[in-house]
Amino acid sequence: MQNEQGQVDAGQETSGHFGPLARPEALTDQVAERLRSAILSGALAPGTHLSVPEIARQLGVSRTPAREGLIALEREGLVEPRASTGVAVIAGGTPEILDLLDIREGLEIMTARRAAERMGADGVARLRALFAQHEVVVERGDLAGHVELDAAFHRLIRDGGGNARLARQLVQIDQQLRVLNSRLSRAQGWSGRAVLRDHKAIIDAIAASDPDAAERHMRAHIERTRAFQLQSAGKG
Amino acid sequence: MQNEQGQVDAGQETSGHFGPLARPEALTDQVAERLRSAILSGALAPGTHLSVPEIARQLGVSRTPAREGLIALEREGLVEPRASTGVAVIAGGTPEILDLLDIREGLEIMTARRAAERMGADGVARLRALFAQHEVVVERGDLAGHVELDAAFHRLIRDGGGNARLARQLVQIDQQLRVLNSRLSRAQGWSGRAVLRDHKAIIDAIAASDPDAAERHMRAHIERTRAFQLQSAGKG
DNA sequence: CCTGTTCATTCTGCATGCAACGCTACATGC
DNA sequence: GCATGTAGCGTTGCATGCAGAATGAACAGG
Repeated sequence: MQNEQGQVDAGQETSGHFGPLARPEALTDQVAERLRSAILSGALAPGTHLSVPEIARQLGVSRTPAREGLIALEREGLVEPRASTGVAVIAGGTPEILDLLDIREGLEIMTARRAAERMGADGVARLRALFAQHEVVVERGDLAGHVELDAAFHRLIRDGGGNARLARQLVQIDQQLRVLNSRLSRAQGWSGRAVLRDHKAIIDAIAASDPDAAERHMRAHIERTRAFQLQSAGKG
Repeated sequence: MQNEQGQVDAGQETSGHFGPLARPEALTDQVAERLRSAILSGALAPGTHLSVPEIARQLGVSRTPAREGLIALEREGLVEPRASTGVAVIAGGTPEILDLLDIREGLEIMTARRAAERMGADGVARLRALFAQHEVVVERGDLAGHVELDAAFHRLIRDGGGNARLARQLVQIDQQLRVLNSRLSRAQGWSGRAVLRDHKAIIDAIAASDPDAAERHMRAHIERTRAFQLQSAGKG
Protein backbone atom coordinates (compact mmCIF):
# COMPACT_ATOMS: atom_id res chain seq x y z
CA MET A 1 0.00 0.00 0.00
CA GLN A 2 1.58 3.16 -1.05
CA ASN A 3 -1.28 5.55 -1.05
CA GLU A 4 -3.11 5.58 2.24
CA GLN A 5 -6.08 7.64 1.20
CA GLY A 6 -7.27 8.56 -2.24
CA GLN A 7 -7.73 12.14 -1.29
CA VAL A 8 -6.89 13.22 -4.76
CA ASP A 9 -10.53 13.24 -5.66
CA ALA A 10 -11.45 15.22 -2.59
CA GLY A 11 -12.82 18.11 -4.59
CA GLN A 12 -15.53 18.05 -7.19
CA GLU A 13 -14.65 14.63 -8.47
CA THR A 14 -17.91 12.76 -8.09
CA SER A 15 -16.56 9.34 -8.93
CA GLY A 16 -15.10 7.67 -5.93
CA HIS A 17 -12.31 6.08 -7.88
CA PHE A 18 -10.85 6.47 -11.26
CA GLY A 19 -12.86 4.48 -13.69
CA PRO A 20 -12.02 0.80 -13.55
CA LEU A 21 -11.32 0.80 -17.25
CA ALA A 22 -10.20 4.30 -17.86
CA ARG A 23 -6.49 4.78 -17.41
CA PRO A 24 -5.89 6.20 -13.95
CA GLU A 25 -4.20 9.18 -15.62
CA ALA A 26 -0.87 9.99 -14.09
CA LEU A 27 -1.05 11.64 -10.68
CA THR A 28 1.32 14.32 -11.90
CA ASP A 29 -1.21 15.34 -14.53
CA GLN A 30 -4.05 15.25 -12.05
CA VAL A 31 -2.14 17.56 -9.76
CA ALA A 32 -1.32 19.90 -12.60
CA GLU A 33 -4.93 19.91 -13.73
CA ARG A 34 -6.19 20.62 -10.24
CA LEU A 35 -3.85 23.50 -9.74
CA ARG A 36 -4.52 24.82 -13.20
CA SER A 37 -8.24 24.95 -12.53
CA ALA A 38 -7.69 26.58 -9.17
CA ILE A 39 -5.47 29.23 -10.71
CA LEU A 40 -7.73 29.92 -13.67
CA SER A 41 -10.83 30.08 -11.51
CA GLY A 42 -9.16 32.55 -9.22
CA ALA A 43 -9.26 30.27 -6.21
CA LEU A 44 -5.50 30.66 -6.14
CA ALA A 45 -4.92 34.36 -6.57
CA PRO A 46 -1.94 35.78 -8.44
CA GLY A 47 1.07 35.88 -6.17
CA THR A 48 -0.09 33.02 -3.99
CA HIS A 49 2.88 31.05 -2.81
CA LEU A 50 2.83 27.33 -3.46
CA SER A 51 5.01 24.79 -1.69
CA VAL A 52 5.46 21.21 -2.72
CA PRO A 53 4.83 19.57 0.66
CA GLU A 54 1.77 21.68 1.20
CA ILE A 55 0.26 20.68 -2.13
CA ALA A 56 1.14 17.07 -1.49
CA ARG A 57 -0.68 17.19 1.82
CA GLN A 58 -3.73 18.93 0.49
CA LEU A 59 -4.15 16.66 -2.50
CA GLY A 60 -3.19 13.53 -0.65
CA VAL A 61 -0.34 12.54 -2.93
CA SER A 62 3.33 12.19 -2.33
CA ARG A 63 5.76 14.98 -3.01
CA THR A 64 6.98 13.62 -6.31
CA PRO A 65 3.82 14.15 -8.36
CA ALA A 66 3.18 17.42 -6.51
CA ARG A 67 6.61 18.62 -7.44
CA GLU A 68 6.34 17.53 -11.04
CA GLY A 69 2.90 19.00 -11.37
CA LEU A 70 4.31 22.34 -10.29
CA ILE A 71 7.14 22.00 -12.77
CA ALA A 72 4.58 21.41 -15.49
CA LEU A 73 2.68 24.53 -14.54
CA GLU A 74 5.87 26.50 -14.47
CA ARG A 75 6.59 25.42 -18.02
CA GLU A 76 3.10 26.50 -18.96
CA GLY A 77 3.81 29.88 -17.48
CA LEU A 78 1.08 29.80 -14.85
CA VAL A 79 3.48 29.80 -11.94
CA GLU A 80 6.93 31.28 -11.66
CA PRO A 81 9.89 30.65 -9.39
CA ARG A 82 10.09 32.93 -6.41
CA ALA A 83 13.28 34.33 -5.01
CA SER A 84 15.09 31.78 -2.90
CA THR A 85 12.23 29.40 -2.34
CA GLY A 86 9.34 27.84 -4.10
CA VAL A 87 7.04 29.10 -6.79
CA ALA A 88 4.05 31.38 -6.87
CA VAL A 89 1.09 31.97 -9.10
CA ILE A 90 2.15 34.46 -11.74
CA ALA A 91 1.42 38.05 -10.96
CA GLY A 92 2.11 41.06 -13.04
CA GLY A 93 0.86 44.40 -14.13
CA THR A 94 0.34 46.16 -17.39
CA PRO A 95 3.87 45.60 -18.71
CA GLU A 96 3.60 41.84 -18.43
CA ILE A 97 0.15 41.87 -19.95
CA LEU A 98 1.30 43.93 -22.88
CA ASP A 99 4.16 41.52 -23.49
CA LEU A 100 1.72 38.64 -23.53
CA LEU A 101 -0.59 40.53 -25.85
CA ASP A 102 2.29 40.90 -28.28
CA ILE A 103 2.70 37.16 -28.36
CA ARG A 104 -1.01 36.65 -28.62
CA GLU A 105 -1.23 39.07 -31.49
CA GLY A 106 1.54 37.35 -33.43
CA LEU A 107 0.08 33.90 -32.93
CA GLU A 108 -3.56 34.77 -33.37
CA ILE A 109 -2.86 36.58 -36.57
CA MET A 110 -1.39 33.42 -37.97
CA THR A 111 -4.39 31.35 -36.91
CA ALA A 112 -6.64 33.82 -38.69
CA ARG A 113 -4.57 33.58 -41.86
CA ARG A 114 -4.55 29.82 -41.84
CA ALA A 115 -8.22 29.62 -40.99
CA ALA A 116 -8.99 31.81 -43.96
CA GLU A 117 -6.94 29.53 -46.17
CA ARG A 118 -8.09 26.19 -44.86
CA MET A 119 -11.45 26.41 -43.18
CA GLY A 120 -14.24 24.81 -45.13
CA ALA A 121 -17.87 25.77 -45.47
CA ASP A 122 -18.79 23.72 -42.43
CA GLY A 123 -16.29 25.58 -40.31
CA VAL A 124 -17.65 28.90 -41.47
CA ALA A 125 -21.16 27.67 -40.69
CA ARG A 126 -20.11 26.86 -37.15
CA LEU A 127 -18.60 30.30 -36.82
CA ARG A 128 -21.81 31.93 -37.98
CA ALA A 129 -23.93 29.83 -35.65
CA LEU A 130 -21.74 30.79 -32.74
CA PHE A 131 -21.92 34.40 -33.79
CA ALA A 132 -25.70 34.35 -33.75
CA GLN A 133 -25.66 33.02 -30.20
CA HIS A 134 -23.13 35.61 -29.26
CA GLU A 135 -25.30 38.43 -30.55
CA VAL A 136 -28.15 37.32 -28.33
CA VAL A 137 -25.95 37.10 -25.28
CA VAL A 138 -24.44 40.53 -25.84
CA GLU A 139 -27.86 42.01 -26.40
CA ARG A 140 -28.84 40.63 -23.02
CA GLY A 141 -25.82 42.28 -21.42
CA ASP A 142 -24.61 38.93 -20.15
CA LEU A 143 -20.91 39.53 -19.46
CA ALA A 144 -20.04 36.00 -18.38
CA GLY A 145 -21.73 34.55 -21.43
CA HIS A 146 -19.94 37.03 -23.60
CA VAL A 147 -16.54 36.05 -22.23
CA GLU A 148 -17.33 32.41 -22.78
CA LEU A 149 -18.54 32.83 -26.34
CA ASP A 150 -15.64 35.08 -27.17
CA ALA A 151 -13.29 32.32 -26.05
CA ALA A 152 -15.27 29.81 -28.10
CA PHE A 153 -14.94 32.02 -31.17
CA HIS A 154 -11.20 32.18 -30.91
CA ARG A 155 -11.05 28.45 -30.26
CA LEU A 156 -12.93 27.70 -33.44
CA ILE A 157 -10.51 29.80 -35.42
CA ARG A 158 -7.50 28.23 -33.75
CA ASP A 159 -8.73 24.76 -34.54
CA GLY A 160 -9.78 25.75 -38.03
CA GLY A 161 -6.24 26.77 -38.81
CA GLY A 162 -5.14 23.17 -38.58
CA ASN A 163 -1.93 23.87 -36.70
CA ALA A 164 -2.11 22.04 -33.40
CA ARG A 165 1.17 23.36 -32.11
CA LEU A 166 0.21 26.92 -32.80
CA ALA A 167 -3.13 26.34 -31.11
CA ARG A 168 -1.45 24.94 -28.04
CA GLN A 169 0.90 27.86 -27.65
CA LEU A 170 -1.98 30.23 -28.02
CA VAL A 171 -3.96 28.47 -25.33
CA GLN A 172 -1.07 28.85 -22.94
CA ILE A 173 -0.77 32.54 -23.61
CA ASP A 174 -4.50 33.01 -23.18
CA GLN A 175 -4.41 31.23 -19.86
CA GLN A 176 -1.65 33.46 -18.61
CA LEU A 177 -3.55 36.51 -19.76
CA ARG A 178 -6.66 35.35 -17.99
CA VAL A 179 -4.75 35.03 -14.74
CA LEU A 180 -3.01 38.36 -14.99
CA ASN A 181 -6.23 40.00 -16.07
CA SER A 182 -8.35 38.51 -13.34
CA ARG A 183 -8.90 41.83 -11.68
CA LEU A 184 -9.91 43.34 -14.94
CA SER A 185 -12.44 40.66 -15.70
CA ARG A 186 -15.33 42.68 -14.39
CA ALA A 187 -14.50 44.91 -17.26
CA GLN A 188 -16.07 48.26 -16.82
CA GLY A 189 -17.07 49.86 -20.04
CA TRP A 190 -16.81 46.69 -22.06
CA SER A 191 -18.38 46.97 -25.40
CA GLY A 192 -19.72 43.68 -26.59
CA ARG A 193 -20.94 45.36 -29.73
CA ALA A 194 -17.45 46.40 -30.76
CA VAL A 195 -16.27 42.85 -30.21
CA LEU A 196 -19.12 41.57 -32.33
CA ARG A 197 -18.24 43.95 -35.14
CA ASP A 198 -14.67 42.65 -35.10
CA HIS A 199 -15.80 39.06 -35.04
CA LYS A 200 -18.16 39.65 -37.92
CA ALA A 201 -15.40 41.14 -40.03
CA ILE A 202 -13.10 38.23 -39.24
CA ILE A 203 -15.75 35.67 -40.09
CA ASP A 204 -16.49 37.36 -43.38
CA ALA A 205 -12.81 37.40 -44.27
CA ILE A 206 -12.51 33.71 -43.48
CA ALA A 207 -15.65 32.94 -45.45
CA ALA A 208 -14.17 34.84 -48.37
CA SER A 209 -10.89 32.92 -47.98
CA ASP A 210 -9.06 36.21 -47.69
CA PRO A 211 -6.06 35.69 -45.38
CA ASP A 212 -4.88 39.28 -45.55
CA ALA A 213 -8.24 40.65 -44.50
CA ALA A 214 -8.56 38.02 -41.78
CA GLU A 215 -5.20 39.02 -40.43
CA ARG A 216 -6.01 42.71 -40.60
CA HIS A 217 -9.26 42.37 -38.71
CA MET A 218 -7.80 40.00 -36.17
CA ARG A 219 -5.01 42.42 -35.50
CA ALA A 220 -7.42 45.30 -35.09
CA HIS A 221 -9.45 43.15 -32.73
CA ILE A 222 -6.46 42.44 -30.52
CA GLU A 223 -5.19 46.00 -30.67
CA ARG A 224 -8.52 47.03 -29.25
CA THR A 225 -7.91 44.67 -26.36
CA ARG A 226 -4.54 46.28 -25.87
CA ALA A 227 -6.01 49.75 -25.89
CA PHE A 228 -8.62 48.67 -23.39
CA GLN A 229 -5.95 47.29 -21.14
CA LEU A 230 -3.91 50.47 -21.30
CA GLN A 231 -6.92 52.60 -20.63
CA SER A 232 -7.97 50.53 -17.64
CA ALA A 233 -4.46 50.68 -16.25
CA GLY A 234 -4.41 54.41 -16.70
CA LYS A 235 -7.64 54.78 -14.78
CA GLY A 236 -6.69 52.43 -11.98
CA MET B 1 27.24 9.74 0.35
CA GLN B 2 24.46 9.86 -2.10
CA ASN B 3 26.36 10.52 -5.25
CA GLU B 4 29.15 8.06 -5.68
CA GLN B 5 30.82 9.77 -8.56
CA GLY B 6 30.41 13.35 -9.56
CA GLN B 7 30.55 12.56 -13.22
CA VAL B 8 28.17 15.33 -13.98
CA ASP B 9 30.60 18.13 -13.39
CA ALA B 10 32.84 17.00 -16.18
CA GLY B 11 32.19 20.43 -17.62
CA GLN B 12 33.10 23.48 -15.63
CA GLU B 13 31.92 23.60 -12.09
CA THR B 14 32.21 26.80 -10.12
CA SER B 15 32.29 24.85 -6.93
CA GLY B 16 34.21 27.51 -5.10
CA HIS B 17 31.59 30.02 -4.11
CA PHE B 18 27.94 29.20 -4.21
CA GLY B 19 26.95 32.18 -2.20
CA PRO B 20 23.42 33.29 -1.42
CA LEU B 21 22.59 33.82 -5.04
CA ALA B 22 24.74 31.49 -7.10
CA ARG B 23 23.34 28.03 -6.56
CA PRO B 24 25.47 25.08 -7.63
CA GLU B 25 22.98 24.72 -10.46
CA ALA B 26 20.48 21.95 -10.01
CA LEU B 27 21.35 18.56 -11.41
CA THR B 28 18.06 18.57 -13.25
CA ASP B 29 19.13 21.64 -15.17
CA GLN B 30 22.53 20.19 -15.88
CA VAL B 31 20.93 17.10 -17.31
CA ALA B 32 18.58 19.16 -19.41
CA GLU B 33 21.43 21.30 -20.65
CA ARG B 34 23.52 18.27 -21.53
CA LEU B 35 20.75 16.67 -23.48
CA ARG B 36 19.80 19.93 -25.14
CA SER B 37 23.33 20.39 -26.42
CA ALA B 38 23.48 16.83 -27.61
CA ILE B 39 20.21 17.19 -29.47
CA LEU B 40 21.04 20.53 -31.03
CA SER B 41 24.49 19.40 -32.07
CA GLY B 42 23.02 16.37 -33.73
CA ALA B 43 24.79 13.92 -31.44
CA LEU B 44 21.32 12.66 -30.60
CA ALA B 45 19.59 12.31 -33.93
CA PRO B 46 15.88 12.96 -34.39
CA GLY B 47 13.88 9.92 -33.39
CA THR B 48 16.49 8.66 -30.94
CA HIS B 49 14.77 6.98 -28.05
CA LEU B 50 15.69 8.17 -24.58
CA SER B 51 15.02 6.24 -21.40
CA VAL B 52 15.33 7.64 -17.93
CA PRO B 53 17.50 4.89 -16.42
CA GLU B 54 19.81 4.98 -19.39
CA ILE B 55 20.37 8.70 -19.09
CA ALA B 56 20.84 8.39 -15.37
CA ARG B 57 23.52 5.78 -15.90
CA GLN B 58 25.32 7.68 -18.61
CA LEU B 59 25.39 10.96 -16.75
CA GLY B 60 26.06 9.42 -13.39
CA VAL B 61 23.03 10.86 -11.65
CA SER B 62 20.00 9.25 -10.11
CA ARG B 63 16.79 8.75 -11.99
CA THR B 64 15.00 11.73 -10.48
CA PRO B 65 17.01 14.49 -12.12
CA ALA B 66 17.24 12.45 -15.30
CA ARG B 67 13.48 12.14 -15.36
CA GLU B 68 12.89 15.79 -14.61
CA GLY B 69 15.44 16.89 -17.14
CA LEU B 70 13.56 14.95 -19.77
CA ILE B 71 10.30 16.52 -18.66
CA ALA B 72 11.87 19.93 -19.08
CA LEU B 73 12.99 19.10 -22.60
CA GLU B 74 9.56 17.80 -23.41
CA ARG B 75 8.08 21.12 -22.35
CA GLU B 76 10.59 22.85 -24.56
CA GLY B 77 9.45 20.71 -27.43
CA LEU B 78 12.79 19.07 -28.09
CA VAL B 79 11.61 15.60 -27.16
CA GLU B 80 8.16 14.09 -27.42
CA PRO B 81 6.44 11.19 -25.74
CA ARG B 82 6.58 7.97 -27.66
CA ALA B 83 3.74 5.52 -27.91
CA SER B 84 3.45 3.59 -24.66
CA THR B 85 6.96 4.11 -23.40
CA GLY B 86 9.52 6.80 -22.97
CA VAL B 87 10.33 9.81 -25.05
CA ALA B 88 12.30 10.40 -28.21
CA VAL B 89 14.05 13.29 -29.85
CA ILE B 90 11.50 15.06 -31.98
CA ALA B 91 11.36 13.96 -35.55
CA GLY B 92 9.15 15.19 -38.26
CA GLY B 93 8.89 16.01 -41.89
CA THR B 94 7.72 18.95 -43.90
CA PRO B 95 4.29 19.24 -42.25
CA GLU B 96 5.76 19.66 -38.80
CA ILE B 97 8.32 22.12 -40.07
CA LEU B 98 5.66 24.18 -41.79
CA ASP B 99 3.63 24.29 -38.60
CA LEU B 100 6.64 25.54 -36.72
CA LEU B 101 7.35 28.10 -39.41
CA ASP B 102 3.84 29.45 -38.93
CA ILE B 103 4.58 30.03 -35.28
CA ARG B 104 7.95 31.48 -36.06
CA GLU B 105 6.43 33.83 -38.59
CA GLY B 106 3.85 35.10 -36.17
CA LEU B 107 6.34 35.65 -33.39
CA GLU B 108 9.17 37.01 -35.45
CA ILE B 109 6.92 39.50 -37.12
CA MET B 110 6.09 40.91 -33.72
CA THR B 111 9.73 41.16 -32.73
CA ALA B 112 10.40 43.09 -35.92
CA ARG B 113 7.55 45.47 -35.19
CA ARG B 114 8.66 46.09 -31.65
CA ALA B 115 12.28 46.43 -32.65
CA ALA B 116 11.30 49.09 -35.17
CA GLU B 117 9.43 50.92 -32.44
CA ARG B 118 11.89 50.60 -29.62
CA MET B 119 15.37 50.00 -30.90
CA GLY B 120 17.68 52.94 -30.46
CA ALA B 121 20.51 54.20 -32.62
CA ASP B 122 22.99 51.97 -30.83
CA GLY B 123 20.92 48.91 -31.59
CA VAL B 124 20.73 49.85 -35.24
CA ALA B 125 24.48 50.39 -35.23
CA ARG B 126 24.99 46.88 -33.90
CA LEU B 127 22.73 45.52 -36.59
CA ARG B 128 24.70 47.31 -39.28
CA ALA B 129 28.02 46.13 -37.87
CA LEU B 130 26.78 42.58 -37.86
CA PHE B 131 25.49 42.99 -41.37
CA ALA B 132 28.89 44.11 -42.61
CA GLN B 133 30.47 41.00 -41.12
CA HIS B 134 27.74 38.90 -42.63
CA GLU B 135 28.38 40.28 -46.09
CA VAL B 136 32.01 39.26 -45.88
CA VAL B 137 31.16 35.77 -44.72
CA VAL B 138 28.61 35.25 -47.46
CA GLU B 139 31.02 36.57 -50.05
CA ARG B 140 33.45 33.92 -48.88
CA GLY B 141 30.81 31.24 -49.31
CA ASP B 142 31.18 30.25 -45.68
CA LEU B 143 27.93 28.38 -44.96
CA ALA B 144 28.59 27.70 -41.28
CA GLY B 145 29.50 31.31 -40.68
CA HIS B 146 26.40 32.40 -42.53
CA VAL B 147 24.15 30.25 -40.37
CA GLU B 148 25.76 31.62 -37.25
CA LEU B 149 25.50 35.25 -38.27
CA ASP B 150 21.95 34.77 -39.45
CA ALA B 151 21.07 33.49 -36.00
CA ALA B 152 22.89 36.43 -34.46
CA PHE B 153 20.88 38.84 -36.59
CA HIS B 154 17.59 37.44 -35.46
CA ARG B 155 18.79 37.41 -31.89
CA LEU B 156 19.62 41.11 -32.01
CA ILE B 157 16.15 41.87 -33.26
CA ARG B 158 14.53 39.66 -30.66
CA ASP B 159 16.39 41.37 -27.87
CA GLY B 160 15.85 44.79 -29.38
CA GLY B 161 12.11 44.27 -29.17
CA GLY B 162 12.30 44.33 -25.39
CA ASN B 163 9.87 41.49 -24.85
CA ALA B 164 11.69 38.74 -23.00
CA ARG B 165 8.79 36.33 -23.05
CA LEU B 166 8.36 36.65 -26.75
CA ALA B 167 12.10 36.17 -27.24
CA ARG B 168 12.05 33.00 -25.16
CA GLN B 169 9.22 31.46 -27.11
CA LEU B 170 10.95 32.26 -30.32
CA VAL B 171 14.16 30.62 -29.16
CA GLN B 172 12.26 27.44 -28.41
CA ILE B 173 10.68 27.38 -31.82
CA ASP B 174 14.02 28.02 -33.48
CA GLN B 175 15.59 25.17 -31.58
CA GLN B 176 12.87 22.81 -32.69
CA LEU B 177 13.29 23.95 -36.25
CA ARG B 178 17.02 23.41 -36.08
CA VAL B 179 16.50 19.84 -34.96
CA LEU B 180 13.88 19.00 -37.55
CA ASN B 181 15.90 20.73 -40.23
CA SER B 182 19.16 19.05 -39.39
CA ARG B 183 19.22 17.11 -42.59
CA LEU B 184 18.58 20.21 -44.54
CA SER B 185 21.42 22.12 -42.99
CA ARG B 186 23.79 21.35 -45.80
CA ALA B 187 21.39 23.44 -47.76
CA GLN B 188 21.95 22.98 -51.42
CA GLY B 189 21.22 26.03 -53.41
CA TRP B 190 21.23 28.35 -50.46
CA SER B 191 21.42 31.94 -51.45
CA GLY B 192 23.20 33.99 -48.88
CA ARG B 193 22.71 37.03 -51.07
CA ALA B 194 18.95 36.76 -50.93
CA VAL B 195 19.14 36.48 -47.16
CA LEU B 196 21.34 39.56 -47.05
CA ARG B 197 18.89 41.53 -49.15
CA ASP B 198 16.11 40.64 -46.73
CA HIS B 199 18.21 41.53 -43.74
CA LYS B 200 19.16 44.84 -45.25
CA ALA B 201 15.55 45.74 -45.86
CA ILE B 202 14.64 44.79 -42.31
CA ILE B 203 17.47 46.83 -40.86
CA ASP B 204 16.51 49.85 -42.89
CA ALA B 205 12.92 49.58 -41.74
CA ILE B 206 14.03 49.37 -38.13
CA ALA B 207 16.38 52.30 -38.59
CA ALA B 208 13.49 54.27 -40.04
CA SER B 209 11.28 53.24 -37.10
CA ASP B 210 8.77 51.86 -39.54
CA PRO B 211 7.04 48.89 -37.90
CA ASP B 212 4.86 48.08 -40.88
CA ALA B 213 7.80 47.87 -43.23
CA ALA B 214 9.80 45.86 -40.72
CA GLU B 215 6.95 43.41 -40.44
CA ARG B 216 6.51 43.20 -44.18
CA HIS B 217 10.14 42.46 -44.85
CA MET B 218 10.43 40.04 -41.97
CA ARG B 219 7.44 38.15 -43.26
CA ALA B 220 8.86 38.01 -46.75
CA HIS B 221 12.10 36.76 -45.26
CA ILE B 222 10.43 33.91 -43.47
CA GLU B 223 8.18 33.08 -46.37
CA ARG B 224 11.32 32.56 -48.39
CA THR B 225 12.46 30.07 -45.79
CA ARG B 226 9.15 28.32 -46.12
CA ALA B 227 9.40 28.19 -49.89
CA PHE B 228 12.92 26.84 -49.60
CA GLN B 229 11.70 24.14 -47.27
CA LEU B 230 8.88 23.14 -49.60
CA GLN B 231 11.18 23.06 -52.57
CA SER B 232 13.74 20.91 -50.78
CA ALA B 233 11.05 18.53 -49.69
CA GLY B 234 9.72 18.33 -53.20
CA LYS B 235 13.11 17.41 -54.52
CA GLY B 236 13.87 14.85 -51.82
C1' DC C 1 6.21 -22.99 -40.87
C1' DC C 2 3.37 -20.07 -38.57
C1' DT C 3 0.61 -18.60 -34.54
C1' DG C 4 -0.32 -17.97 -29.76
C1' DT C 5 1.26 -18.21 -24.89
C1' DT C 6 4.36 -17.44 -21.17
C1' DC C 7 8.33 -15.60 -18.98
C1' DA C 8 11.99 -12.35 -18.14
C1' DT C 9 13.77 -7.94 -18.70
C1' DT C 10 13.14 -3.15 -18.51
C1' DC C 11 10.64 0.69 -18.21
C1' DT C 12 7.56 4.29 -15.98
C1' DG C 13 5.46 6.41 -12.11
C1' DC C 14 4.88 7.07 -7.13
C1' DA C 15 6.40 7.00 -2.36
C1' DT C 16 9.72 8.02 0.87
C1' DG C 17 14.24 8.81 3.24
C1' DC C 18 17.80 12.13 3.75
C1' DA C 19 21.09 16.07 3.63
C1' DA C 20 21.75 20.93 2.84
C1' DC C 21 19.82 25.46 2.94
C1' DG C 22 16.95 29.67 4.17
C1' DC C 23 14.07 32.01 7.21
C1' DT C 24 12.21 33.13 11.73
C1' DA C 25 12.30 33.84 16.34
C1' DC C 26 14.35 33.88 20.41
C1' DA C 27 18.20 34.22 23.51
C1' DT C 28 22.67 36.02 24.62
C1' DG C 29 26.46 39.32 24.79
C1' DC C 30 28.29 44.01 24.17
C1' DG D 1 19.09 49.06 23.26
C1' DC D 2 21.14 46.88 19.53
C1' DA D 3 23.77 43.49 17.25
C1' DT D 4 25.04 38.70 17.04
C1' DG D 5 24.50 33.96 17.52
C1' DT D 6 21.76 29.91 17.25
C1' DA D 7 18.23 26.52 17.48
C1' DG D 8 14.05 25.00 15.11
C1' DC D 9 11.03 24.58 11.39
C1' DG D 10 9.96 24.25 6.67
C1' DT D 11 11.63 23.68 2.20
C1' DT D 12 14.16 22.07 -1.90
C1' DG D 13 16.61 18.68 -4.44
C1' DC D 14 18.49 14.02 -4.99
C1' DA D 15 18.67 9.02 -4.22
C1' DT D 16 16.38 4.86 -4.00
C1' DG D 17 12.82 1.12 -3.22
C1' DC D 18 8.83 -0.88 -5.24
C1' DA D 19 4.56 -2.12 -7.97
C1' DG D 20 2.33 -2.39 -12.39
C1' DA D 21 2.70 -2.44 -17.36
C1' DA D 22 4.79 -3.10 -21.71
C1' DT D 23 8.17 -5.13 -24.82
C1' DG D 24 10.54 -8.88 -26.75
C1' DA D 25 12.03 -13.50 -26.90
C1' DA D 26 11.77 -18.36 -26.07
C1' DC D 27 8.68 -22.01 -26.58
C1' DA D 28 4.54 -25.01 -27.21
C1' DG D 29 0.81 -26.18 -30.27
C1' DG D 30 -1.75 -26.21 -34.67
